[in-house]
Amino acid sequence: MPYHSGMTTSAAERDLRGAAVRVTKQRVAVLDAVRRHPHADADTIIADVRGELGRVSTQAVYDVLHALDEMGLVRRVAPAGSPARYDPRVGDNHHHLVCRRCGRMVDVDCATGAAPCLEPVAAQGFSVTEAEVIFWGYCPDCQSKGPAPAG
Amino acid sequence: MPYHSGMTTSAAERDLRGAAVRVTKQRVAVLDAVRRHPHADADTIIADVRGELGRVSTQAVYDVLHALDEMGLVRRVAPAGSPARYDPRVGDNHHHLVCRRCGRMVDVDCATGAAPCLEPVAAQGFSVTEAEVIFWGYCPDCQSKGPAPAG
DNA sequence: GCATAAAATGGAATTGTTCCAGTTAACGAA
DNA sequence: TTCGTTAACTGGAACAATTCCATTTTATGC
Ligand SMILES: [Mn+2]
Ligand SMILES: [Mn+2]
Ligand SMILES: [Zn+2]
Ligand SMILES: [Zn+2]
Repeated sequence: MPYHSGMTTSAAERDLRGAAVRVTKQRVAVLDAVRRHPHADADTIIADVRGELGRVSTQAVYDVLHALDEMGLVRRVAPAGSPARYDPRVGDNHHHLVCRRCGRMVDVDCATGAAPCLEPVAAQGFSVTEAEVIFWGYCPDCQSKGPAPAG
Repeated sequence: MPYHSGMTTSAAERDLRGAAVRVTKQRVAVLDAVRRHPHADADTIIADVRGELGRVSTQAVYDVLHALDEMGLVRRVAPAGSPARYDPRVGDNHHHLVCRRCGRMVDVDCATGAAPCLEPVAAQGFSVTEAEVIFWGYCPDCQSKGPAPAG
């Protein structure tokens, strides 16, 4: 049975068709999950997708996340000390603010807009395509609590 | 036999004593290795230290690297998709240029000097302590070769 | 409806790192 | 200089996140 057997066409599904790739229920569910949980890690996405579809392999979710990243529908962000996060906001070149205590990640707009938004002082012969900026600090909730990592 | 049994006092040893921690041959060797191989990963450091001392446990090297990081004698840098690198250049807040193909990492001076060297456009209540900037691109050697990852 | 290639599955394997319980050794005190 | 304390090291197992692989399923074009 092909995926599209009658139900309404979702935004995720339209975006996948727009990318000219096969539309599977796993892909639709993963893309929806990323959009529902911005900056979530793979475990969160897997749990959400299983809640939606029932049995789905871990590998399928990883494959889909990679595919979506490559087709530009999600953006993989990997802050130090954390599993990769998946960001539904694509097409601009915004940056991130990450809490050292709880790991919360929020968007920070880029002042310049286009990548790379910064020029290295001396590029040493490198051709630079991107400036990845992560601001580290403490989120509002964690400023009151001690600086210990989240349990 | 205590570590310091007659040989000349190295810079690494002096720096460790300055940090008021026990001076062990493993710590001296790891700090020397990081200084000899800037931005090397743990495997490289482990190999170098074993060449220097003979049998040393993997765990000891990881422990030492953490300790050195905490005491501010080395800086741990973790670019996406690569094991952590260890940087002997500390005390300033420089940034890095990383090659997408071969992983080479070189220093980029920070224009402003002090951390955080950038202000997020809107901090959303976060207290920001650091702006980590990684410039991604292709190193001089890799610009000629194809964009495939190093094998 | 059928063929085909792309995608999903299940399970094992890898990588980088950490945990743990027991042993060793650095160093301050005697 | 020896001794006791405790930090540091060892070996080995465990772990988390991710990837590899062979097989099966399924979306899509004809
Ligand atoms: Mn984002
Ligand atoms: Mn550096
Ligand atoms: Zn927080
Ligand atoms: Zn390169």
